[in-house]
Amino acid sequence: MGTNDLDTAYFDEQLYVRNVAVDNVIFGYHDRELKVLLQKPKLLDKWTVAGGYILKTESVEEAAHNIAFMRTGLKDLFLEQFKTFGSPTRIKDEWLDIEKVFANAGLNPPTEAWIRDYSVSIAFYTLTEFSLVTVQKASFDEAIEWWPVAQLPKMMFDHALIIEEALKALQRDIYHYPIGYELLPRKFTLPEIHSLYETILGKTLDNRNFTRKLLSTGIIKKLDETRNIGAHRSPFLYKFEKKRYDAALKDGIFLGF
Amino acid sequence: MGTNDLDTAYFDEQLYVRNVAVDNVIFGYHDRELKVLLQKPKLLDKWTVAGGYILKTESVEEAAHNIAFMRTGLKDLFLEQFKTFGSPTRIKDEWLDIEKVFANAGLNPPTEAWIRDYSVSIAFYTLTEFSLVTVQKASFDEAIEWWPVAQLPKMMFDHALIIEEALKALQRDIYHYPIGYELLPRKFTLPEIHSLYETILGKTLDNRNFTRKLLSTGIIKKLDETRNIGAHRSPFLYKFEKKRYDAALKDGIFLGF
DNA sequence: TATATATTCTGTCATTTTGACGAAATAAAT
DNA sequence: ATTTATTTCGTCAAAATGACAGAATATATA
Repeated sequence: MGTNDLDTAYFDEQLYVRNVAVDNVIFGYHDRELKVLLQKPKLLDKWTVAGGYILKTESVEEAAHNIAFMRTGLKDLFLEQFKTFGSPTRIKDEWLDIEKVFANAGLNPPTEAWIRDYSVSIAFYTLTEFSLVTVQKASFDEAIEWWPVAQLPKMMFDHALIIEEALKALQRDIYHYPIGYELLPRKFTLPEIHSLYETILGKTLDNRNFTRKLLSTGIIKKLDETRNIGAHRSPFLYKFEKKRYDAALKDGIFLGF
Repeated sequence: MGTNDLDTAYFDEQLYVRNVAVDNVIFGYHDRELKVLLQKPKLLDKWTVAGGYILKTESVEEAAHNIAFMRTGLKDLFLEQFKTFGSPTRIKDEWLDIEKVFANAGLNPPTEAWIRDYSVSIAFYTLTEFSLVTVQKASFDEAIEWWPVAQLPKMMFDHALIIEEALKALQRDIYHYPIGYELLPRKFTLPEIHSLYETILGKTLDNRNFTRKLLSTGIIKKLDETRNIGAHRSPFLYKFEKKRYDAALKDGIFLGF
C-alpha cells in the first residue's frame, strides 16, 4: 500500500520496493465534467496525482487498489494500468526545489532518500462513482480535491503528462469496454450517459444514433422509473445488465461513435 | 541498457535502477509463423524473454531499445510498452532453484543480489523484419533462438505469461495500427500480408474481404513488379505508403476483420 | 386554463459497409 | 494442350451508419 505521506516508514527499503512508485489517476464524473482527484502537499504550491509505493509483500495491482482506497474510502474499484513512466529527468530536478522548501521550513529530508533518485512510476487510472467517494486527506496533504481535467492546477513532476496519458487511455478503452458503468450511479438516464460519453471523447455525438448503438449492445436496460428533472419531460432510468456488462468487459465490444 | 549477462556490473546499484527490469518480447514472422526471440541461460533448462536493466542515465524506452538492439543488431525498431508486472512471487521462488544450480556448478551468486528481491518488470513487445535480424548471443547465454509462439519451450519466471500478454496486446493493436509494416519486408504480396494477419489473429479471414478493406485504407500501394512463386500465378508486390502509414500510426484506424 | 419553454424520445431514408459467395486469370509442370 | 495450384477480380443481399425532424412531456407563467 502507500500514502504520499513523508512518513519515515516510507523510506524503509526493507518494506518498500525501491525506485518504483505507483500513481493512480482517479476519475470521477460530476456536473457534466470529468474530474480527477488531486492532492496538494503542505508547503508546496503544486498538485499531485494520488500515489504511493509498493510493499514488498503485495503486487503492483494491490498497491494501486490500496492507493485508491486510501483516497476514496472505496474498495474494488475499476482500475486499469495504462503506462509506466521512467526517465532520469522526470523527478530529479524538481526534488532539488522541494528540498530547498523543506530546508527553509526547518525540516530535514530523509537520509534514505532513494525516493528522489531515479523513479519509475507505474500509472493506473481508476473510475469512481463521484457521489460515493468520501475524500480522505492524508496527514502530509494540505488539500485533496476534485479538479476538472479541462482545467488542471499546476502539477508536480510529470503528473500533467500522466493525466493526459490516462485520459488518452480512457478514450481508447471506452470504445471497447462499457466503462460508463463505473462512472455513473447505479441508475442513470440516457441523456446522462450520452453526456458522459461526449465529455470523455470531447466531441458531440448525435443523441439518436448514440442511444441506438448503445441499446443494440444489450448492455443497458430500461427501468420503469423516471427521474424528475423539474420543468421538463422526465427521462427514464436505465441500469447496466451485469451479465452482459461482464461479458463485454471480458471479450470487448466495439462502440464506433 | 542491459544484457541478461550476469556481469558484475549489473549488480552495481550505482549504475542500474534497483528492482526494475525491462523485458522485451521480440516478434518476427517467418514461414507463416509468428515467432519470438528467446534465450536460454547456461546451466539452466528454461528460456527467457530478452531482458535487461535500466541505467540511471536512460529512460525506460531507451533501455527497451537497447535490449532489442543487443539481441537483433537493429536500431529504431517498432516497440510498444504493454504492461508492467510486479508481485512478490513472480521470481522469488525460482531464484532459489537457480541459486542451487549455481552453487552446484561452483559459482557463487552476487552478493548485491537485489536482482532476486522483489522485481518489477516493464514489458515491451518489439516488431522486427525477421530476415534482417542477426541474432546476437550474449556471453552468459547458451543459446538464443526464434521460437514459434504456438510452441514455446519451458519458460523461466512468468515469461510465458508475459509472452501471452504481449500477443494479446499485439492482437489488440493490429486492429488500430497497420503494424504489418514492421513485420514484413519492404515489398510484400497480398497473400503474404493476408497470412500474417490470419496468423496473428488466429483466425481465417476471407481473402477478398480482407484485401478490400486493407486497400480501402490507402496504406498499401501496388507496385508494377511481381514475385515469382514457381508453378503458380505471380502475385503482385505491394509496399506501405509511408505518409499514410505514419498518419495511421498517429491517429489510429480501425480494421474490423 | 391555455400557452410557452425546455427537454426527452422516437422514426425515416439514402448511403456505406459488411459478409458470404464463385469464377476467371496465370505460371509452371506434365 | 492439359492439369494443378494459386492469385485476383466481382456480385449481391443484409446490416450498419450518418444525417436529419417532429411529436411527447413536465413544469412555469400568463
